[in-house]
Amino acid sequence: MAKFYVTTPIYYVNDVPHIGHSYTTTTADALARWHRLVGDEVMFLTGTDEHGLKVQRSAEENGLTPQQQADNTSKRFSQTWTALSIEPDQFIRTTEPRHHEAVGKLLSKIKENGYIEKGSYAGNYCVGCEAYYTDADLVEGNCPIHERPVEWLEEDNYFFKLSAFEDRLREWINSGAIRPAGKASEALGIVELGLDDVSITRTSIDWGVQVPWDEDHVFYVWYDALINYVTAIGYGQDSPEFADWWANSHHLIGKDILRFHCVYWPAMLMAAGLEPPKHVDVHGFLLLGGKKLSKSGLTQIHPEDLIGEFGIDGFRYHFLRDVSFGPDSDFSYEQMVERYNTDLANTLGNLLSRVITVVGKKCNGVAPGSQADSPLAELAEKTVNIAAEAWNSTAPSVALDATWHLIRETNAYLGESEPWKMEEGSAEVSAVLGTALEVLRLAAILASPALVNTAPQIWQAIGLEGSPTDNVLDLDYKWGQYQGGAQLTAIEPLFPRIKPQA
RNA sequence: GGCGACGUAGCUCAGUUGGUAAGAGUGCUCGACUCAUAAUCGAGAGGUCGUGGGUUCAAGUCCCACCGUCGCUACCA
Repeated sequence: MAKFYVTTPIYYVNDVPHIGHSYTTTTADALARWHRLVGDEVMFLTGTDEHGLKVQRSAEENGLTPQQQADNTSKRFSQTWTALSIEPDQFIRTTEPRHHEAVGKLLSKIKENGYIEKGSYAGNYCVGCEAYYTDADLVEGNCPIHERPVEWLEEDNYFFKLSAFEDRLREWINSGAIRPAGKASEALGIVELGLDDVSITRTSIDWGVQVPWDEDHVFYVWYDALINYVTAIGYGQDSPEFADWWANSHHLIGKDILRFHCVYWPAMLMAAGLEPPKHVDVHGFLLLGGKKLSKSGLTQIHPEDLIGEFGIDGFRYHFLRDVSFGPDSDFSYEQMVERYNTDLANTLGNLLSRVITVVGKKCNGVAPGSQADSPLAELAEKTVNIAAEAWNSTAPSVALDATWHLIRETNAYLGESEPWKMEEGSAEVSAVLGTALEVLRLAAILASPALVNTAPQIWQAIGLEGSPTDNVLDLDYKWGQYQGGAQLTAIEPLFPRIKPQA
């Protein structure tokens, strides 16, 4: 049994969940479900990033402690994931004691290995960004992001010797760990420009993980946050499973944090004597009318607003099917409606309805089993192969597209065969309907990572026990496993068509 | 300025290492059907593959230039 460890970024608790977070997390959840479906042992991790000056300050503004501030927002994330049927195996919080312990151990290890040294840093500091800026970065003396004045800060810092890892990073990047390839070349570009050592601690704040060898310092929030990925699987706890999970690690990230995940993080791991991640899968931004959805932007769309209209599965299906993993993608309400009506209502939902009705009229309601020979057998077997390959390369849209191609072909097959015109109880009518039912059975399985709630409903509507995920999917799928014999009864439309709001 | 990405039917996008007469879905037009969620099926219209050069027997697919959009440019979640 193979292991599969998939992570999302941990989300900063100053930000409430929006569809950008949901996209990444839904994709990770679907990947986790696919791997479970094919029999892998899966660990799916998400969580929240809770340290840093911004949390400290907004807590003060709200009259809360930083921990209370973090608790409140962290809860909103976990509630949102529950609302979307996202089921992580772990929800990690960087304020957990086990994380502080892991951070201390990993960075101490790096220090022992000679890659952390003391230095000092002074510069223009923007509180909003929690970052230093050079004079050239400033716009009229203000932070270029927040357009507010910066503060001059000078502090003793510990520095990570990032510069020592240029060659090894180049080698790792060239090994194909970063996908898609275009993002790997972006990471390579960063390395090729030359890497300076980076400051990884702060003395100016105390809301963070304390540096074990110098209690005046806390780690800069990024260097604490990244370590969550190894905390969760037992780094520093002598966990016998740590090495196995880590050897199969897959980070899903947005392109905005590529530098940290594709350069700094692997270098930190190397410095600590660990392997870099097996894969980093980088996706683009969701755009709204061609503009970037940013947390400081006004265009915040919350998942809760959409699931009321599209349902959990409608929401998940849209993001998994319509967004090609990698490039930027335009989000629009109209497209979401169109996708829902076309694929879910017209193609899949309607196929289920018409098949059940014809079984009722021509087979006395008793479902015929699928037969060995069917014009759709070859396509169905090919579809499983395409889907498997697509999920393996983190391309949910390709997997679902292939699955829906099969469903569309089944609608066309019914149109040609016209079973409703055939003689009741005849061999022909059984053959045609048996084919359609086998496709529905298979489609329920293949769509289950996206349609987590409706796939089991399809399964039961065609008279099967349990749910499509009860058994491991054999990737060497052979046509003709639908048994038949069940009494089918009409159901309410699975995906009622949506009339777009004006 | 430097580096990089992208620009394929109205829309959203596929197009492996260059090679059968450019694809899919959707939308549109026409027709069919009426088992079905005003659904379904068929046919059709629709593209100088950003522009201009070049390499090649052959380029959407490689090279150069240009135009347009966007990202990164050293600690920007």
